[in-house]
Amino acid sequence: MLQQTQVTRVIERFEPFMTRFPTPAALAQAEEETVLALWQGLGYYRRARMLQRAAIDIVERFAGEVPLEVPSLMSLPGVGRYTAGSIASIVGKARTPIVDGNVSRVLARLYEDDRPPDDPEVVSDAWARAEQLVDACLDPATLNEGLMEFGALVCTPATPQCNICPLQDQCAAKAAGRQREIPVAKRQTKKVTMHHHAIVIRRGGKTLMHRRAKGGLWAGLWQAPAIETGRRLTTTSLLEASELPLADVEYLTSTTRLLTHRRVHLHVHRGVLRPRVRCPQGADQRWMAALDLEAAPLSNAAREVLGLAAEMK
DNA sequence: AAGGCGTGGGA
DNA sequence: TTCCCAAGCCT
Repeated sequence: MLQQTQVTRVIERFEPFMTRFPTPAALAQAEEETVLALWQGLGYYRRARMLQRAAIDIVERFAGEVPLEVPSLMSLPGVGRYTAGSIASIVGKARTPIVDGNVSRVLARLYEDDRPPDDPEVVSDAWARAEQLVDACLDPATLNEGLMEFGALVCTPATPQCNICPLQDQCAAKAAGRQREIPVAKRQTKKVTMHHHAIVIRRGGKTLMHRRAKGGLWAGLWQAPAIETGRRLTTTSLLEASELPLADVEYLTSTTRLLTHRRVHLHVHRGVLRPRVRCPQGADQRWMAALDLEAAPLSNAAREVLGLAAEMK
């Protein structure tokens, strides 16, 4: 959960998830939809699927016990060098380094490393420096947690608290007065603009919902049926493009979501089915009552769309 | 190896 | 408003 996600955001999700899935075996046996439901709103939903696959692996290959060695951990889906190092050092007490976003920043400043932090050679150097520290330290678990916490609370990205920093006399960036400009900003991926034309259809207190494809954005999550294009559609062309048996669509409102790599304009419509037609239900299309919607895995974007449609009623 | 993959808080 | 960035990983 903590991969690319702030601690404060994870805290509220951790207990419910662990209560529902207290062991790898419990997670391994669950329906994917149940796992996604407890993950909804957290983002990066692939993590949830990979975590469940890791649980299955742990049951099958490690007798249900989470391995505590870096190579075994890294053989699990979704577990990279950082996650493996964290578990091995903090849980397994192994003398192994970790480099996350925080540690990377702390080290860059400490050594006045002004190279682009995502460059493979710079990453490799950061791991080597972290390894030096963990080899020299008293307690690897405390060092690793401490480095991350230090980065999150003191050696922060925009305005580091150098005045209270215990390393201010040893920091090369501070000595050069460059702590604000190191590390250099990562190159941002350009946001591609997308238009999602959502059609909210209600009948008898239920809402027609559609499950997104297994790959790509919001994979496997539910949403109001939508047409996704690079350019905005008129209601007329939307009506033509939709495969639903619609009598009419009415435009309600729009909103925008900014993702890491995408700017998604969500255009909310109300759809009216042709009278007396049946909407085919299947694995990927269902009528959902309010209670179903609560329990189903929806992205926050999909929930916003439903909320906006309800407001405009 | 560069880009896909969410969401929200803070500057 | 807009941009940056989070306890990264996979392809």
